[in-house]
Amino acid sequence: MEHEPVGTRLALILAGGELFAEFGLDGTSVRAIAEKADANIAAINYHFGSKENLYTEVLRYAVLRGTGLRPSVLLKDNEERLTTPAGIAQILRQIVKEWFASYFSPDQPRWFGRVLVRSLLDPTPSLQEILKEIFEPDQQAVRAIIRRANPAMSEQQARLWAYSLTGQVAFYEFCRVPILMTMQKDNYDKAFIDAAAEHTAALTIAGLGLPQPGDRIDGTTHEKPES
Amino acid sequence: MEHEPVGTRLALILAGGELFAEFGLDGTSVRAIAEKADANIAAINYHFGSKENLYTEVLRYAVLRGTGLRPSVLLKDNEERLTTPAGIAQILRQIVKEWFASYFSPDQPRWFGRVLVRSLLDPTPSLQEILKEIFEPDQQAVRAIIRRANPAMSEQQARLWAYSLTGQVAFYEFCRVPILMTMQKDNYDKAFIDAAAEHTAALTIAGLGLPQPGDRIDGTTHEKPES
DNA sequence: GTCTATAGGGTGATAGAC
DNA sequence: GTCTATCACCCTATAGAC
Repeated sequence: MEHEPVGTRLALILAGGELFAEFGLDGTSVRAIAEKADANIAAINYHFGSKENLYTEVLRYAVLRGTGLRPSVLLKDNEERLTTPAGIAQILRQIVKEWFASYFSPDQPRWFGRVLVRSLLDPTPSLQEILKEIFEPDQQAVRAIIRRANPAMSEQQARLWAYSLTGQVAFYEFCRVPILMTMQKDNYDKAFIDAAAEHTAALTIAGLGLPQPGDRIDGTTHEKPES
Repeated sequence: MEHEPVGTRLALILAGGELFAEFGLDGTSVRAIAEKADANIAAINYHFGSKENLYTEVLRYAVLRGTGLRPSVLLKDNEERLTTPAGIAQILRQIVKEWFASYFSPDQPRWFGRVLVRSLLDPTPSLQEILKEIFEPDQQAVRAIIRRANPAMSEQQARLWAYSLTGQVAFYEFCRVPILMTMQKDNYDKAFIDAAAEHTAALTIAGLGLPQPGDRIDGTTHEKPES
């Protein structure tokens, strides 16, 4: 992020992040990482002890830097706004916008989300930590917010709502290649991500019976509402 | 293909499928595949020429066996039902149910969906084939069906609707580990998958303004509608 | 902290006997 | 078609000089 003379340790994390994201843990060699980081092969073992440990550090870095305002934070900081349907809708919209912005903005490193998605598929020991640190807290927060909109909803139903929301967002990460291929681009542009975020937010808000800030979600028009 | 005493070739595909699904292409050795298939190491090269070729065959097998009634088929076979809102809703619900049933039913091999999801992340040459053979045709069919519900909708908007739908379904595959971990189970049970399918279908159908067959999608009740 | 050299092992592929 | 033996390569990790 900064423009200092990036120490070897950080350079290894950044290089490892990009390579792990693209080729996975097994598909990336320590030689490739060292070369990309302009470091010596032995540096990985010196700084991290092993390739696996570097991988864990990469995941931790992606978690800490990759997300903006997380649902769990938004829940805690907006207790008062969550008392009205309009307020709940606002927070939900903000959650979705933050997710899309932090993982898909052209100015964000592309590997944050990808390496996290990959970690969900490979049951490495680091996965447990990721799940505890971000997945479960954020899911719980989303469920809590959704249940403010409908207190009679069961926890099980709220879980399905949270999965629906998360799934729509995550889809743009793990289907990045197919989506970009059909669009014949090599990266998401801002307009597309904004449209996807707006659509996702609007669908969830409408489904929950909450008030939309702008026009209805029927696909015929598309206005950017204030949030 | 038939139910012979499973030839070596098929045994290798099945063993490779399970291992590729769990550990990925790079994380699986030909020795492990041969051992699991009770075959000789050289058999892989004899039957497929290379590990990569076996991987391609595994993907092809998963594509052909893994999905039930695909959207592209449902679109072609139900032109007349797609003329009414209720008919469109029926078809959409059936698409979702088929997706969930073919990938998450306890009686279906677990590796079909997983190996396909993995292939979306690893840009192997086989990916192009998968995208052309299933991803794009099915996405196009879903878009076409959605636009029957709202002919004024732009192709771009229909794309977002299709992504929302697909993302919700796919989430249960690539987040299988986290989801099962929070549920403290080691496989999806039928009731959960049915509930997830119903929720996903109902949300999309409600969002499109189509008639629900049963009660409203507000999470307070949950009835299984006829479809 | 950085480097070279190398150990020790796993990898995919194949030659050639049966 | 199946098997054994083996090749040539790449891997991670580390010892030891600087």
